[in-house]
Amino acid sequence: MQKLLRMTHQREVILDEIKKSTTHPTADELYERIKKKLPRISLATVYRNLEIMSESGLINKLEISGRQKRFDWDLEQHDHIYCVQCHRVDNIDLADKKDVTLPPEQNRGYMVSGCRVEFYGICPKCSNASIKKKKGERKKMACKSKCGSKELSEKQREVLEALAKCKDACGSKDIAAATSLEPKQVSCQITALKKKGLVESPVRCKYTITGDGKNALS
Amino acid sequence: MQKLLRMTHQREVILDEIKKSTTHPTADELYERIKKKLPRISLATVYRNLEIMSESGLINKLEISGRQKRFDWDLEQHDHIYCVQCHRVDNIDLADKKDVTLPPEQNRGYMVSGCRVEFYGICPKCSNASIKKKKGERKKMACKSKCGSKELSEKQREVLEALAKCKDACGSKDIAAATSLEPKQVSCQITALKKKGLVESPVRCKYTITGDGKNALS
DNA sequence: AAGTAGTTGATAATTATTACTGTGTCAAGC
DNA sequence: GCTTGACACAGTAATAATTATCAACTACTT
Ligand SMILES: [Mn+2]
Ligand SMILES: [Mn+2]
Ligand SMILES: [Zn+2]
Ligand SMILES: [Zn+2]
Repeated sequence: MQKLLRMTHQREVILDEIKKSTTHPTADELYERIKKKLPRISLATVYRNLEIMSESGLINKLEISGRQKRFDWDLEQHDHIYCVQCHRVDNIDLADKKDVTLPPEQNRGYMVSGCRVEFYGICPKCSNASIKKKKGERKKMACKSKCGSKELSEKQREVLEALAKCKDACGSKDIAAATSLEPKQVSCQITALKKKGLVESPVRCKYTITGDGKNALS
Repeated sequence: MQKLLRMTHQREVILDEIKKSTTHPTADELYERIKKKLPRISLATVYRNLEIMSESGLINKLEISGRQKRFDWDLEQHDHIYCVQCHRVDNIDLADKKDVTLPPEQNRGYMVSGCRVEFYGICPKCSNASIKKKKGERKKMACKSKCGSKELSEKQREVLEALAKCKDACGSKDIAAATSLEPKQVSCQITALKKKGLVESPVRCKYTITGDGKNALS
């Protein structure tokens, strides 16, 4: 009744791609890279195998801040630092990690099985970027105004222009990267543009500009 | 143009409920408790205000393992331990926390703004429970077999019986707690039961047994 | 060769959270 | 007292990441 794993070609490629990476990739980052080698692979296969491989100890699934799980080929005990802005994750080596132990009177009756240390801050790339981005001193309330009006808001135009430059459908993350907007704002703008018929969504979470959209820009 | 916060009744009740709690509740745990005082409050209001209040420093939003965000009224710097089985979170006090500093040559160019220490393990409640639960030594692969067949699988019967005992609609978490099954498996069983017409879902994510369901049990 | 258990791609479903919409409340300013 | 405008609300739709289901396929074991 023992469940034995087969090393399928898909699994091999996935494992290979993780081992090659230095960035603690997410499932969909891996999917994007793997698609180039196996164009017919399904995102579900990537998720499925990441789960299976981390359960059987071939790779490590990280518990880390942020919504998405990240994966690590390095099975040695080590800790991480992550960027609160772009969610990038890097390795760190804590010399005095063994000092971080829980005094027994503090353990609340838990059977302690481990400890994670996570530093956070702004990565070099983001701290450079933020210097030229600080114009405007944006109020936090994102995307309330103009969402319903007929004409394009500044942000909507920005998103639409970025979309016009893409050859194929792209996700809100790609657009966020191409503009100075945050993903949250981007998807909100896209919704508004979709309603106006200026963009459309060929598949879930991917968007393209429509003919009307191109006209609206000119 | 300064955004000023109003202390509405809803906000007061939410804040009150957090301050009363010792368990680092999630948004929907709070919602469930608050509904008893304000039956007409919307889940969106709870989320909105938790976000607003944590942004303005009235409460703390925790970055912690697990899918759901948790909230803490305690604004003092402290760390947490969490149960990998039931996701309970408790406070801990680390005597030598200040020793955990990142050597400057290790910071990878980050502007470090903080550090989180998180212990994990099995909480007392779960380690007691697991003693009597170990019969069967369950293989992990959850819910492959029997999902489509006409008769009830052992797990389906278990879930259905738990549902029969509930007066009102309840979520998969409640059922997981009442049975020896994991939430993942529960929701899978429920889907199968729904397909057979033995349970129904009056609202999203809440389930009740149907007449047919009761008959199937006897 | 046949049977069986593992695997895949496609797609639907789930979960936690956030956005939108129309309506409501309230404190100035007239 | 009436208007205005910002903040809030309930209800609901939409989003994003992940997980489940299913029919077809593939590799092993006998
Ligand atoms: Mn690492
Ligand atoms: Mn705490
Ligand atoms: Zn960064
Ligand atoms: Zn527990």
